[in-house]
Amino acid sequence: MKNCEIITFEEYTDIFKALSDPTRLKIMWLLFTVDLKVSVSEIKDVLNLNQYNVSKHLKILKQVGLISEMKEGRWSYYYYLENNNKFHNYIQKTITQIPSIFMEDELKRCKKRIEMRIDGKCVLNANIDDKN
Amino acid sequence: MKNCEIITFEEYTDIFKALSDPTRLKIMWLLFTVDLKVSVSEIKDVLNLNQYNVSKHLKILKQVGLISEMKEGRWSYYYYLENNNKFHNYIQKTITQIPSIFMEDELKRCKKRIEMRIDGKCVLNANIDDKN
DNA sequence: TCATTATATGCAAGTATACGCACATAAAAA
DNA sequence: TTTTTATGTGCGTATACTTGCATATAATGA
Repeated sequence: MKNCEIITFEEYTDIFKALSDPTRLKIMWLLFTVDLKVSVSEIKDVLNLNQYNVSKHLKILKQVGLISEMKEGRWSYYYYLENNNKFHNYIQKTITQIPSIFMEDELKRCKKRIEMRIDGKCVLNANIDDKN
Repeated sequence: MKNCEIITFEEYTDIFKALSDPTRLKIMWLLFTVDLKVSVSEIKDVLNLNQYNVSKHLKILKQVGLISEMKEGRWSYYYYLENNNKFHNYIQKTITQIPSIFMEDELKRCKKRIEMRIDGKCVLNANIDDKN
């Protein structure tokens, strides 16, 4: 079980600040919902963003302790790790209250992108929008 | 029961943004904890802030639907109203996870200031720091 | 080795936010 | 009516944030 101790009041506001950006809130919602390790490229494709912005947003989420990172070859997988911090626990419960109707499109694309994986691993240059 | 329907995704990020400022998060924590209608002056005294900044912060919290206002004579009382919005419910649970040790001083001052009320109403020019 | 792919980051520009100040409004008191 | 008190708000400034661009790093493959 991951240990996420918070020792200053500002760490709480930093968590809320991290969630105050639509892109980052969408990322967190998706991570909670699909409950998988997801790569930068996958998030980039799902949300139709630039690679560098996805990297930056993930860095912010990681800095406040909301997500963890696992490197595997060229890929960096980001994920939410269940932990013993009650504040984090309730943040998760709060975000999962956001109805899926607001994320319908993104969730569909995310599932489609993850189905493209081979042996559970991210594939390169996969195009969600290919018609087949 | 107050009805707080959220109809766009940005309203969720706006709520997190409202909570990403230390002053506003402290105000919310105090409102949840003392569970009373509190006036602008009282918050100003408790947190040692300027009146105009307290007004501005309260306006932001009200705009995103986290607090309500009740005018009574010269005074404006702000408070959290239990409502039927699950997201709001979990926001409350999340904020009350912040340990009181981070708010010890503020809570003490808040209780002291509220005890100065006469007939449950805010009194003018009360000084929490008076030594008596 | 050299090219390609996945990810990270420094910098500059535009935008947003918080604060202090001045002032407006409005209720109560003198 | 005039003054005092409580609160709200517009404006300018300093600071922080987001984005795009260029580039760096690092792993894989030819």
